[in-house]
Amino acid sequence: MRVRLGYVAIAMKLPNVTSSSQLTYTRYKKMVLEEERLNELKRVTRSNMEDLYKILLYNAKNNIHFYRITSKLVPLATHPEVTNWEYRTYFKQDLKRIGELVKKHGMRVDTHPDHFNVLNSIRKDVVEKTKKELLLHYYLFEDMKYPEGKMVIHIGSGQGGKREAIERFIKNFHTLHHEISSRLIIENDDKLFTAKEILGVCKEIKVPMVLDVHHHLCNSGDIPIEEIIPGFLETWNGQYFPPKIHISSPKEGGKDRKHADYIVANDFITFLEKCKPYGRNLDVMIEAKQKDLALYGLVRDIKSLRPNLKWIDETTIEI
DNA sequence: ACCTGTCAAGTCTGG
DNA sequence: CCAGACTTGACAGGT
Repeated sequence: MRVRLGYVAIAMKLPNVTSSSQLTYTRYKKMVLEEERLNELKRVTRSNMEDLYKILLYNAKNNIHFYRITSKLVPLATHPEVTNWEYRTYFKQDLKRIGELVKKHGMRVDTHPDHFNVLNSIRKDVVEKTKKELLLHYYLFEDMKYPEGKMVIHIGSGQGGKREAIERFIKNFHTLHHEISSRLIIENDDKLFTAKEILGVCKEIKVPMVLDVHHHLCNSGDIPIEEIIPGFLETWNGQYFPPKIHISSPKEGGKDRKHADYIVANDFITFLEKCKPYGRNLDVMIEAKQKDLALYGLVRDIKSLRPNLKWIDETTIEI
């Protein structure tokens, strides 16, 4: 069983490099000239594209094979009042180059549309906005020429009770174009929808599940994780990439939903031992405040706790 | 150089 | 029914 480690969006080791630079609508509105607005949009986006490339190069150099691209790559891309922002026409080449780098190094990259994307909202305008945002993520992968790209979402709202909320989710899921729905993967959350509930939905609509171990700790519905693991793994049958896990450690211990700076290695090893009998490869996304530094810290701590474990490279465990 | 407030979004809770 | 909490990194403005 091969386990690859990844991290989210920011490379702490690269100072002054960020692919999430912003142009807020407030600042955009303050600019009077149309030309000035467009120039600023292009300047910020270009900077994000260049820095994303730097981050991916850095990942390749450090044998990091798994990475989440920021959802803030293109500022105001789906803003309802910014209708003439044809970002795709300006940045096709940049994204193609990014995609080529990803493929050259056999990396896996994902996205995670922000939490205000609620596919099952009771508000029609929210559902429409969400669809627009999912379309943006689909375009990113398209322009990268990266058909394997997936985007992680949650079920979303619990309005009307969980059953109704799940029904709304499934109904709206089926209104999506196949190009988009086939790229979605669904994650259990830390307050509302448990891993077992997500597994039920994923089985029903035949979508891979993302198992967030920390969320399960906070919101397990009294189901032991051992009962989730086999079903979760099965949702990835026939997929190009291995099953995907999210890990983080509670900041103040216990069931604290806040993410700590680093990962408690022992808890992670315990989890891996539970997966081991199934012999499936795994890709593990580290969601810690210290990002790539937390990844290096986890590698160091695993090596110290389990000195006999085999490593395929700096970030890939053979267990 | 550092600290604080603002921005942006949708949901949910408390009053 | 409405205000505030929640979340998160970037950025602006003040000291």
